[in-house]
Amino acid sequence: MDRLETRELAYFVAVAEELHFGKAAERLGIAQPPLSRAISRLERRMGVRLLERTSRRVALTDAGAVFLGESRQLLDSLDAAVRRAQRARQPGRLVMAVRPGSASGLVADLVRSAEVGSHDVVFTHDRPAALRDGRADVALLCIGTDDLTGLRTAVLTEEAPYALLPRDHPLARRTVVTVAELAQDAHFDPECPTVGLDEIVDRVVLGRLVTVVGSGAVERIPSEVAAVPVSDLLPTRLALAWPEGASRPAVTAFVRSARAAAARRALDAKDTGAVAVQG
Amino acid sequence: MDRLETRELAYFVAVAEELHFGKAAERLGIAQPPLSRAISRLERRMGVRLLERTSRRVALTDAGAVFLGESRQLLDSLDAAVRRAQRARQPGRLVMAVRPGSASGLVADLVRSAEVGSHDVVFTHDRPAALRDGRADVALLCIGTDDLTGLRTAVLTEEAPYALLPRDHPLARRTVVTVAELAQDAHFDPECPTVGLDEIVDRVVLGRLVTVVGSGAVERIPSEVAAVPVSDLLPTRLALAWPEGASRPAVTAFVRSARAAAARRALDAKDTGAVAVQG
DNA sequence: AGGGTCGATACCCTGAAGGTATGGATCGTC
DNA sequence: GACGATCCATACCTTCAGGGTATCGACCCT
Repeated sequence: MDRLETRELAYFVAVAEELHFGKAAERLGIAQPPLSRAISRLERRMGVRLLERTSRRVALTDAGAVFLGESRQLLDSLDAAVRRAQRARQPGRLVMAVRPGSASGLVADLVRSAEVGSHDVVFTHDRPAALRDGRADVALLCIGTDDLTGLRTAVLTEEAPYALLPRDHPLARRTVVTVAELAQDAHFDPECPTVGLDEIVDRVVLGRLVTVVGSGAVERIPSEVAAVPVSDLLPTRLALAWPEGASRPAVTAFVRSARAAAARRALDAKDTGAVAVQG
Repeated sequence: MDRLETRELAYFVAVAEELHFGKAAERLGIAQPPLSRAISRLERRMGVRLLERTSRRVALTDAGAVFLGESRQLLDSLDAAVRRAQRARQPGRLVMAVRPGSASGLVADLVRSAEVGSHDVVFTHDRPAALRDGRADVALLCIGTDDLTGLRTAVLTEEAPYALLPRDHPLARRTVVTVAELAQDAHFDPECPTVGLDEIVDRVVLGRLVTVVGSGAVERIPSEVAAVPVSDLLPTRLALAWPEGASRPAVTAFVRSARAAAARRALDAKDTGAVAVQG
């Protein structure tokens, strides 16, 4: 059995998603008969029935469901591979993905301290995806909220959790709150939201949201929003992440220097007390 | 830019490994000119120079080195995807990879307790690879010694470390030893070896090896070999592992029942004291 | 029964992939 | 420094896999 071609994977994904040969063919920009043949040949070569089809119904078999997931992942990985190779043209240049609004002093420190060539920082909400699709080489993300599958991480720092509340909220003048107290509010959403900080702030100001952010974000909120330490939440662990099997020396060099920079920052913070948990 | 085909990846890998178009073409079973053209077209479509070539020398560019790693991984993943789909034909049937000689009561318990359909157990030394290439659905491996990249794990049990020594070894009659004491022996090899237990035993009997194994293996060694608890090593953590993104319900069901079985085992052991660390 | 829908089959055709011959650059050697 | 050897690139030809059109056959719904 010779090797499957990516075209065949793309064809199968289209049919598996549409569950309709005609629609899938249209989506692929080809006619229906060649698509039928391609799928048949694919099944024959794999030795597995992927789709159960009558003239009225197309359905995935168990094997087909598995292969659909695998195929999607493979096609994504292929695109990622190309992007990574394209960006590796400048071997020293790294791209770091950061959530908009989270570019605190930490990010500046990382960029400043890196010994490797030049850097770019892309701001995007879906940082794990940016790593997986090859748009970025490293990313700053939260352990526990972000999806870490396929990524390696190095914890850089911990951020104390702060509740964001409207100025006139009953809990706004407290020195410390608990999750249970916050949960009283109908607008409480404990998930580290995937939207930008600016949008979070807007929604809090309007009384539409009560949520928790890391201490790094506190210095960036306007006076209309109160930030109150949360006593019974574990600190958010901020980590530098990069794809497994990253073969670029610049990545490992950057990780090393980032660890050192984070350690220095932690020392400074202890000395001055500026970023202490108690605020 | 339309999508790269796996054939192009395979061609590139061949050239990148041989660093010689003629040799690579021979390996691929095609003539040299089509290979040259395929690589050129690949580079043109990607917009990146992958190989630096003169009539005397072929070398990888930085981008090429990155793309080589990515391509290898993609081709492996493709083969794995096909195998996984093929085996998913029997959705209930699971294949578990176990190291030869480590099929202690734990494995039997796992297989017995599983609620899902039928199971197979394959015995192989390279269990992580068996998971990655799709030969197995789950595997039993050691955290700390096996490579866990791309795998999810659930720790099932901890095994106390025992030193294996020839019967007539100076330390053989001790009730407990330390790593420092073992290290005196020129044949001491602390790495959890990747060979089978039978080979380990053979080498220990011949006085060619002193090593450490988990308590599960102790009941399987002959009387010519002494097993002495090691006091200053952390217990080996045995974990069930499976590939990230496994989309088969049978896998998650098996993991759940395995966790339960391991918990029951731990309780039994505590009651009877049979597998206690003190032996 | 008849029309509509949809996947499979039959048959044809185009173009991409592969083969052969050869060019052109570079290195080693006498 | 001319010559041969080596090796990648180019030119040109050939083949067949992949795609198109027409149509069949199965199935559902009035």
